[in-house]
Amino acid sequence: MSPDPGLFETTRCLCLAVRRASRAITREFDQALRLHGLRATQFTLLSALHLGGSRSIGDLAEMLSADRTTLTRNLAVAEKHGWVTLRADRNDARSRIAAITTRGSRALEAALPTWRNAQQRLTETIGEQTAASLRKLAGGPCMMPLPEKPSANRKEKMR
Amino acid sequence: MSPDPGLFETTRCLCLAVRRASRAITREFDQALRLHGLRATQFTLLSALHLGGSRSIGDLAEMLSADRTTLTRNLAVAEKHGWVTLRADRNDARSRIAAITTRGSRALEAALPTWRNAQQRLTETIGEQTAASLRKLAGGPCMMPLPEKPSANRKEKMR
DNA sequence: GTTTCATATGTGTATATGCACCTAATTGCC
DNA sequence: GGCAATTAGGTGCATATACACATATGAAAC
Repeated sequence: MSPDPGLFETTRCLCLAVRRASRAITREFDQALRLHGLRATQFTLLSALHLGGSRSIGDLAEMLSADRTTLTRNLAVAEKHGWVTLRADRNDARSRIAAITTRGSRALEAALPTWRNAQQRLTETIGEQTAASLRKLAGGPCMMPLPEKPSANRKEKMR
Repeated sequence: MSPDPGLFETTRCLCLAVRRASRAITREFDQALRLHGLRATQFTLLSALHLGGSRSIGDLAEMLSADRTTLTRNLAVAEKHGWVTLRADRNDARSRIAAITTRGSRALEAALPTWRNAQQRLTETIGEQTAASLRKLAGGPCMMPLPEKPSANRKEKMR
């Protein structure tokens, strides 16, 4: 009648925890950003390109801890909306460089107050402590160029 | 040359943080569970049904903080693999009750050591503190019946 | 009992996510 | 220069996620 005791521990599954939290939080942000035609994923993508400058698909994937092929699809969506452009790297025909457009920057900046609001509300809900843990878990400021892979001042690959 | 200071704050986006963490952790668990033909989502689903007993789609969705329609698709996958069955609620023709099958329980239990391993490794990586924060963020033991919606001892809706 | 409202679910569409496999281009080595 | 190994990316497939809309059923009001 009582559940399998050998499985009770799975109620503490960290994968479940983070996925559950991710779903709930993403819904919140998606809902808020909806008014500006953006979703959390696209907001993040545009923000990364705006702040970090044009980057290759692979660099973006690494920066966001996402699979390279996921970025291919996400960028296709952004391109369809006219938020980014994709062009070949002049120094490496294999590589494609993503760049945010004026339209993309406008959409991003228009959504900024809404984002700030959602961020503020969530921070109050979960508390500064938990927020800090979450950022630490994600590995620090995600969208900033990491020391090992600097590229802030280059638009193209160095030779 | 330097990035827009009005957007720098978005590097602290909690939605990005939780999604980034979710992607990374899910990849870990998916990879590990792959040997047993399960993914994190399906593992969680089966675990919830095994521990909490048969439940309606809506109840499962609420328990996992997922959209109802998401559970419809997830359950369809589980059903296709023969891990769960879906039948009409005897007392409410609108409702469908999901139940784990013997095959589903076997798959779940076979994957348990692998899950335990991944859980252990991740806990060591992120530390007990962060792990606790994450669980708190997700809202406690997710798969246990909540007080407001008890259903541990019923297979069907009470009248 | 009928009308009306609320509830439980299914479907269409769009996006997000990642693995397996493929192609093209670059790099190293000789 | 030429070939092998590496690297960047695309595509097919499966799954995950959720909103808008539609349907069916139960419940409540009268």
